[in-house]
Amino acid sequence: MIMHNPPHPGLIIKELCLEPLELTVTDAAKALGVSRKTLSSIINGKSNISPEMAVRLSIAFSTSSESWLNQQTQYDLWHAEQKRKELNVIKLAAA
Amino acid sequence: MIMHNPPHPGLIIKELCLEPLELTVTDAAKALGVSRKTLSSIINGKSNISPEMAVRLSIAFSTSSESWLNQQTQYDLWHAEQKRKELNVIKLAAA
DNA sequence: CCTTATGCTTAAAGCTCTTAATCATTAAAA
DNA sequence: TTTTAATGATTAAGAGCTTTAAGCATAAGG
Repeated sequence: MIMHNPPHPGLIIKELCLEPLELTVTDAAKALGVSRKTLSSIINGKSNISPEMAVRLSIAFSTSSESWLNQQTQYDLWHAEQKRKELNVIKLAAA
Repeated sequence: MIMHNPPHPGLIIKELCLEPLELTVTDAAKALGVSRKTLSSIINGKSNISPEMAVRLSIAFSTSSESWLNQQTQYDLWHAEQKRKELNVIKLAAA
């Protein structure tokens, strides 16, 4: 049951990882081993968290890669669910 | 904690959805509203379950789209974790 | 023999993820 | 005020994924 519009995972990175440590996007990107553009795009909601990026985040911030990718999944799913009624699918099994 | 090699979600579609209903790939693809090739590739582990496909599966088989996409996430993550040590990431926060 | 189902290949379009280089703006420091 | 650092954005590019259509060869069944 997904009812609310989940925030983009990039917002979580900014608020829960960068700001508490007073990290700049530039420095965090260096630590993560990605370009500044890549991290900037994610933080500003323009790109998604890839599986590899989830592992990078888990190393840098001592979290679980699963939590990062699950957040992305919830975000993706919410948007996919918005188009549920537009999909022309025939029900094959009853509820 | 992910320790085992999770099966590709396509295997689950085949074993838990198609076979119990004695559905052919061709017929299931028609019901899902995708090409035969698309479903065949997923079932044979060549393609992944997209968010939209998760919603299609949830409609056709009266399941939750979340469960389908979570299976894909676990699969993706397991493979990304295999390369954890190859990623050049600097730890920024302690465990 | 003919039909059906299947997996595979080719070719193509569209999208995502990533990089490097560049530019304009903002904010802080000297 | 001038200079430097950080940021968000754009452009250009390559690699890969998802999807489609069309076609081919194989296997199974009537």
